[in-house]
Amino acid sequence: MAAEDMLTRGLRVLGALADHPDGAGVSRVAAACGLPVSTAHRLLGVLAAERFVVYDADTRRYALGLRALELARGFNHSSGGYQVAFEPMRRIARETGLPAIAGVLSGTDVVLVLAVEGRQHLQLRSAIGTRNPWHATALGKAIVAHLDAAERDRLCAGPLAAVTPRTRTDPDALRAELDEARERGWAAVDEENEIGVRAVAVPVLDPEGSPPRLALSLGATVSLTGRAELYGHVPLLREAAREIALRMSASGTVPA
Amino acid sequence: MAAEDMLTRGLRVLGALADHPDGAGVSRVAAACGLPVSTAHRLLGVLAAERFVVYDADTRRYALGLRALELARGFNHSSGGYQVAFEPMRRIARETGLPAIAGVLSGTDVVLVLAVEGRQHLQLRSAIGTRNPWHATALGKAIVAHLDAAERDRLCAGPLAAVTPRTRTDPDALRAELDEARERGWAAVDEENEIGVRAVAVPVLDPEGSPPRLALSLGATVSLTGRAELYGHVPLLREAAREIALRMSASGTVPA
DNA sequence: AGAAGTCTTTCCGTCACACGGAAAATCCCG
DNA sequence: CGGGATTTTCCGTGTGACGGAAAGACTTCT
Repeated sequence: MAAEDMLTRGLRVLGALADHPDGAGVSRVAAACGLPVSTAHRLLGVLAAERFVVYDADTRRYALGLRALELARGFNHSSGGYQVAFEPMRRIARETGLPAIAGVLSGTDVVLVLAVEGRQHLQLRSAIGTRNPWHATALGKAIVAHLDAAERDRLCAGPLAAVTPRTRTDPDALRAELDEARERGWAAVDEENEIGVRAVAVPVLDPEGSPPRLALSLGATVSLTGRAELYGHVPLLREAAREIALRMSASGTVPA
Repeated sequence: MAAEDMLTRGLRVLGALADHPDGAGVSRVAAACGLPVSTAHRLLGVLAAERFVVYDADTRRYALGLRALELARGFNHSSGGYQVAFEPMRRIARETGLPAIAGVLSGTDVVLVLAVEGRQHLQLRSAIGTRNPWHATALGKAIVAHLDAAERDRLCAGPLAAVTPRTRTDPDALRAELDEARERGWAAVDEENEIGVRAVAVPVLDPEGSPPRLALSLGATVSLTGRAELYGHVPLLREAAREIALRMSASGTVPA
């Protein structure tokens, strides 16, 4: 039970603040991280000195600071940041008029690494860095469908929370859906992550056949875009995915 | 000379990695941070365990990981993240067809906190989180022009590096330009940060008259957009700035 | 107003843990 | 295969992190 080191705890504090977008006081942070308040206080002090968090003396609350943003810049510029995916994604967003997003699997969640808006007034709710359970997203299904069987089973077995009433929570049904997705090369969701929104996604598979990390997705409101129309864009997504895979393997991408 | 604590150093390592987008080995990181290699190695190990950095076993290099991105999400959702600025900025980008960016002053640099693309094929080179010297950007000048005299003088006196041949590096000339900018309420740059690019910017001034933190800017290529045309968009920027100021003071923004 | 409760901040004695030099292991060239 | 650079492991030392407790600040209730 010997507590973790200072750095680990400090990072955990940053994570906690990321989940409290409007800031939090010392005790809330301490509670969220399972730390004694005095320790949390000291850690926050250090983080503030480094400008990773800002301290509002009036409300006595802490929030993420600018340096946190600067890290994102570094990530986006890296090859691991999938900046190479930007151009192809922008192209499909332009051609379809729909918002396009790219995400990677991290644990049991999908993390958004890139997003470009469509022409329609459908606003992207989810911003870069957002996490969503893999089984509620097209991106997640597209990636998991192409993992090896062991990994896939582990993820299907794991707890599957219902994000909306339409989220698939039955392991067997999910497994069947993944098999189908792998077969045809794309996955979809229908209001399983957010009511009123459907999406398709294709994995970015590198030539060597290693498991996919990244997937691309197009989203649409159910009222404006029918299933058939949306699924009709799959060839475009596929082409973009192939192009991205090519560019990535060309520049020795660092895995996430 | 008593070294800083573990957390401070770990954060510094993250910062160093942000500057090495394609990853770096232990010794490079150590050099960049002025740390013994063994220490850097240990810190990187901890950061990797927390997934703030990823380790590529093949190349033996470290790069920023997904958790770094998640911090950015937290920042963007926060009121300090200036998410309230998003809508008005998108509107002006649509109306003018030009890319719009928002930035804050951090030390002597301007950090980009928000960017929305224009219609033209002028691509935004600079991504969220990027730093630029204040005196080479319209955003920086717009903010600094409205700081109190002491602060302003301090910044004008400080070292003023030439980013391009056209960057103003003379304190007196700069001071004069700032006075003019404050007078008319907007600032501009002409290829002072990047050859071929000009921009205008207005500060976001809150009603209580406290110094501005945020500014909005429109950018354009010199070949496609003349000075007069660009400056003609100032009223739009002003209106957006007023709207943002209103929304911010309404929701008790945490200062950066 | 006063008192009770909650939250933040400071203090300090103890001891676990970070430190970093140096050695060992590994990689990378020619 | 050998020499140089880089990564990784090891370990004895001592420093600075730890967290309980008390003091201080702010809010709330009657």
